[in-house]
Amino acid sequence: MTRAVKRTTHQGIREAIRARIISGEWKLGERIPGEVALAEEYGCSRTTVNRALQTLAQEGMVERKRKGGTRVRPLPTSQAQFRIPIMREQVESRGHRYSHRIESREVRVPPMAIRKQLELPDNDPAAYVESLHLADGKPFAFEKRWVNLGSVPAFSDADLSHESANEWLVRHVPFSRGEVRLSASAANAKQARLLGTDKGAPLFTMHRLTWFEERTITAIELSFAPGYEITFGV
Amino acid sequence: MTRAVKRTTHQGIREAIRARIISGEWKLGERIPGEVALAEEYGCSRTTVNRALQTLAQEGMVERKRKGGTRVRPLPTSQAQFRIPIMREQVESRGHRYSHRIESREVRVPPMAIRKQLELPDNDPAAYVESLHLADGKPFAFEKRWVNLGSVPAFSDADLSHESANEWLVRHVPFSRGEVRLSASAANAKQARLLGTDKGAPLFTMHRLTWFEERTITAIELSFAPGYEITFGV
DNA sequence: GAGTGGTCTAGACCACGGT
DNA sequence: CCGTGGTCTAGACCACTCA
Repeated sequence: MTRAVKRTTHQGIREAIRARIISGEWKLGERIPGEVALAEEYGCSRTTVNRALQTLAQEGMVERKRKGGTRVRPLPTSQAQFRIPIMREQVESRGHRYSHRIESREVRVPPMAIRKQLELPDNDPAAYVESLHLADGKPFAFEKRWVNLGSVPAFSDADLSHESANEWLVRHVPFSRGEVRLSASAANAKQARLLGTDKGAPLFTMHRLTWFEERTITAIELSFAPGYEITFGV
Repeated sequence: MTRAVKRTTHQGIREAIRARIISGEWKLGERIPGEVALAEEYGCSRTTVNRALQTLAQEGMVERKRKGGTRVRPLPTSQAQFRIPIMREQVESRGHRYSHRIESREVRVPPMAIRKQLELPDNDPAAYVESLHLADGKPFAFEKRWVNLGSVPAFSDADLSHESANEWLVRHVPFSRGEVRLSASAANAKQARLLGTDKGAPLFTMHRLTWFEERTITAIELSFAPGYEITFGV
């Protein structure tokens, strides 16, 4: 049984207002009463109403403008929190045993596209790691990773036998920001062999590029074994 | 030039604390000073510090527990706001002209998997629409949609000549929640023909299932033409 | 110019959860 | 138990933006 939320908490008021919007009492694009009016109606302080409305605005249910008041969004925008998948967590949360295996590791000059992404001076080498993420020993995802040694020189000596390249980097460069691209691509020969599928099979693919304070850190391509899905609520 | 944020606003304090975490002053998993201490340090009220920390918690940078205090997240969780793509917006924001075309429309009993998703009583028919989303007249995405007529009977008479099924539904059932799955799949013959690619080509695919107040509304499969990517910052 | 949201404050009480 | 975060309040001033 769900515990009812008190009427005069910011959560209670938020849900009450949400219900009134959903019920159609205030229609799409329509202006709803001001904070002062709502505070009086609900018998609470304006601060509390403000918090409720700010949350609804963040969720995309209403739009707020000074002087313009608060309006129901004309076209509701669905949005969701998307958590970047961490391999180990992902596998273990499904009740499987996680492991990973380095397929190859070297230092060399990356192809043009990667040099550009990593903003590498020409002919500067970078670390390259190919690895396989496994669930209960079965291939789960294939990872190609380039690491900018200009930004993270210590990566050359990283011991990747017990933690993945990602885990090592997270410990050494914890707060990086990044850009993510999701796409579908056809398995090449190597991917097909390592992921146990056929050449040309459709693979869900994620590219990531991360920075720490204006310096590029690493560029990753993750190809997931067939059947992989990302799921989230909206 | 970016306007500096005042030191005693919740934004300013949030960024100050973020900087101290990034700088390594407080390490991963470490407990940071309490709200009262920070309020004193920054010369503001506890309320303001509270708001700054709540925001950082929401972003996933810190974890907060009563009595336990506030800690830097042991493993930083990257997360992003992901906006559900609206076809028209998506196409028009790239400077193309959006159009769409109904390929087929009928009412019939859906296959088992869809009946289950839509929680349809056996043998109840549903509306089925196949349509193509175009950018500058070129195929962009192929949509297969089932609509639960038990929940939205008016859909039978919907005029889809000027708006897409999605746009019609958004106007009539604006505040639905949903579940999204992203995957990669191989183009079948029809998809290949309509999207102008080859059979077996990898297609980025999005499945959506939406509800309004415990009633299922619609189940959608969107297959994007090759080359399509979703991009977002983290 | 004036109305509306954005934010800060100081104080208060509550609820959770480690010790 | 009792320290910490969670929240509410009443009042105040500010900043944007519409008319």
